[in-house]
Amino acid sequence: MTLSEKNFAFVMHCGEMGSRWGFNRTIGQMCGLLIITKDPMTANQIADALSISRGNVSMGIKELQSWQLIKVMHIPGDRKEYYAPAGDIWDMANRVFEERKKREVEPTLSLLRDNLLDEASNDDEIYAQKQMGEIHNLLETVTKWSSELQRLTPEQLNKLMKLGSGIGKVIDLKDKILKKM
Amino acid sequence: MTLSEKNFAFVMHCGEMGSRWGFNRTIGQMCGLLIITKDPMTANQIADALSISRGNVSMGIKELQSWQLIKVMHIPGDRKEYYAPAGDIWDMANRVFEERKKREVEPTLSLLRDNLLDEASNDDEIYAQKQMGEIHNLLETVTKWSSELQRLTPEQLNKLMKLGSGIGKVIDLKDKILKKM
DNA sequence: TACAAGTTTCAAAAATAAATGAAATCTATG
DNA sequence: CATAGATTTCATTTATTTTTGAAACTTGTA
Repeated sequence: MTLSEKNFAFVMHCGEMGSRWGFNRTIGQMCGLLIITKDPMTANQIADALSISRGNVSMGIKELQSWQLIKVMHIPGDRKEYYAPAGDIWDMANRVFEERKKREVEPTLSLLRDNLLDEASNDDEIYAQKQMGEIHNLLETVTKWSSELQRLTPEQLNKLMKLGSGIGKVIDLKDKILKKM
Repeated sequence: MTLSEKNFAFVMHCGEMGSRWGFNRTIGQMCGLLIITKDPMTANQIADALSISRGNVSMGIKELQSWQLIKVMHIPGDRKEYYAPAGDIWDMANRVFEERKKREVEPTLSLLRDNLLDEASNDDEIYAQKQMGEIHNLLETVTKWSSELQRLTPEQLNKLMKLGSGIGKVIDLKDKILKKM
């Protein structure tokens, strides 16, 4: 079972992008491969398709499971484990988003909070705290908004988009309405 | 000029997070250091503060400039170059966001577009194209929304947030209004 | 234009991350 | 409960990324 040229190109691209999205090349490839492959695949099929070792696939699977991006499936009478994406593209994107927030925003927020609780003891610390406060605000804002957006379905988002109206306009509209109340 | 313990911890943390944000440890540290330091710094001051080589600083500066995150300043009668953040926290975050979009979303979109233009030549390709189409839609949606959000000032965002209203509510509101029109 | 202060470059070294594959472990079934 | 098929682990190897530092380069000044 060999990948077509186009499909192979896509899988390799997922590899390149993999590290950007928080995992390594191989894991990116595995993820891409499972997404474009209709039927669930065994670990050996994955290893063959990507020309990587069986052990590497095993580690990749563990990692993808920790991101909740893939699920295990079984075929009656077959002892092998089959893997498939856990949900549709939208679900997967949400998981990646959520997980990254947990890994890269939350630790920073907690460090900043700690830092901001302490009394600054000199000019350098006063300035630094001011800046850290700004970062803290930014991250809180981004976090809150992203969870609001994640709550919406792709349909809701697309619907809005197709109305040809930017969020800026929506907000203006809301402002006007609130003033009237 | 030594960093206080708190400030040092922050700078090191920026290093850890650096790679997540698209650059390496040292560059993350440099960025953090310049952000919490009131006065512009010379390359040598940066090298000393972080205990890294002068050459490394030079490369880091180049990279941070390519992200438009720092600017060069001069002090009359002093031949050295001084570096400072190019803008406030919000500006910098926007730049990073923008740059990452360029580096990690746009190449993918263009690959997907190419792939989707071709006629699928068998079942595997048909399914793969369906999935790629989904990813394409998702990325387009995310891209559009993020540029809408970036257009807003932090004040606008905060104001809205403080009204205690989620974007979901805003959208509902908009829907109702549109129906009346 | 020669010099010195400052900056950049880049080949080589060091550090880090990822992949391999053989051995250990797990597990369904006769 | 022994075994064969399957999966996981992890020490070692391999590949990649980052850092160093000496040499080359740039530039303002005497």
